[in-house]
Amino acid sequence: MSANIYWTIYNDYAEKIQNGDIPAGAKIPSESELADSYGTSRETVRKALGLLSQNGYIHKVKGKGSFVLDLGKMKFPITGLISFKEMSERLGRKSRTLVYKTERVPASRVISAHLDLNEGTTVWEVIRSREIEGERVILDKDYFVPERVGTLTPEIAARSIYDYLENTLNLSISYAKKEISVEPATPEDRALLDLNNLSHVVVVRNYVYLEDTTLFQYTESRHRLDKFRFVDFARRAH
Amino acid sequence: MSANIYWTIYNDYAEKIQNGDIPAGAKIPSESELADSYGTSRETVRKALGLLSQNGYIHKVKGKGSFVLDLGKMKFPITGLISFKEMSERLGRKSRTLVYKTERVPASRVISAHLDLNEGTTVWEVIRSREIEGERVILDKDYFVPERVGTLTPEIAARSIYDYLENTLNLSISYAKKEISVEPATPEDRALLDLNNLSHVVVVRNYVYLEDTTLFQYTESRHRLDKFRFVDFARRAH
DNA sequence: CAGTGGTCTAGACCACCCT
DNA sequence: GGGTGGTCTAGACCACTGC
Repeated sequence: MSANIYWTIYNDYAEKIQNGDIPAGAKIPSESELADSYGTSRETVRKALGLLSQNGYIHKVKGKGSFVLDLGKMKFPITGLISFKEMSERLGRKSRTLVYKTERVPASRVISAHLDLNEGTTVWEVIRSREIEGERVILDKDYFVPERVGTLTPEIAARSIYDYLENTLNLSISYAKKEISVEPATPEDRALLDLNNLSHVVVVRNYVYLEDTTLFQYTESRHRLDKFRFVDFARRAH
Repeated sequence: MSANIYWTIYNDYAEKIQNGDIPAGAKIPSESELADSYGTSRETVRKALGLLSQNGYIHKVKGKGSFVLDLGKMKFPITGLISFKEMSERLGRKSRTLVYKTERVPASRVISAHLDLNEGTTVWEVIRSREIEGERVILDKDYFVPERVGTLTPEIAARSIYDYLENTLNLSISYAKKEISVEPATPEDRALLDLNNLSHVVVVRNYVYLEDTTLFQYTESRHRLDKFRFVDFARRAH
């Protein structure tokens, strides 16, 4: 996005690796070579390579060089704050969003606790299900602090709320906490999802914070058991 | 671990935050102040603060400063390559490990595929269940490439295999990929876990790589649905 | 305006690897 | 010994927030 040099280098190589232009196991140019070829300093190159390493694109070995990993392919993310729309587009699957509710409602005890508000405070409630290849397999229940989001409409909810928040309202999402657990299906789950008699659902609770560290969204994503998948890449602490 | 300056700063503040010595919302000293007080340069301080930020301890705001987040408490990890033993100790729960099997066996078709070996190659198979507060809720099935691990014994398996690998064999684990899904319980799950009639288990497949990028361990961690929990902290891409 | 974090530079020394 | 990545320095300029 920015005109940062390290960001340019990062994207150049992330793309080359994802496209397979540089095969898994291959060595990328040394830090000094990259510094020369991009006309920058080694520390700046190192910033880019650090990002590539963190995100599972490369692996750096002292004394030898940096090598391409073969994990770049299935970067299947619930990880990393990616939206349903981005995800289904990336996978090229036929998908559809069904909007059940887009309303301002008083927060229930549970919801107000999740959003750290007083019970009864007005919040936006958006309830949608996600249909993939003809089956409703995800139920998304979103709650927003109303001062931040202005007015939501079913049309916005059907497209991408994140698009609207980031590009129209210029809110900048900063970080989020996710909790994954498995819980018994509720009557609502049975009504709005095609559960096929499965007794439980995977629940992903997502707390989204803005740049000023205020919590402004709580989302409960309820997945049919057999359609849930989560991939995580982790480097050893040190 | 190392005598690195940035590592020292990171640990100092990670500890202060975890202990509550610096409360959530408080501002930590500016980068220049930290550089002075640690007798180092600003870039080195920035490296430490970058780590604190990534791990959810602080949040940096341009023009204002760095502020403590309140997520440091329940850093409940399957995230980050932490072992069962470390985890249960951290939580102070009564737990026990039951070792069912510690043997060299020819790899099945499935296992050889996971470890990228030829079918029938000899691998170490370790099967253990984890009992927490009297119930067996996790079934761990580990497979190791034998050239790397030498000899495993039930005694080692009962303590911590990672301890043995890292401190005795001096293998250095580098990175890992995890996949989480939910699958029907197998007869083995029913035999070795206290499933309470639950029909499915959460399966965490873990692929562990060494510094030289070779895959050397595949682990299948099978959790009872109601005892599974996963927490993830993520910063927005940019 | 002074103070903050974000980016970048042009060096330096070290530890490690390979030949 | 020459090449590599890991750490660190002492500056610089910018963009942003606050007063």
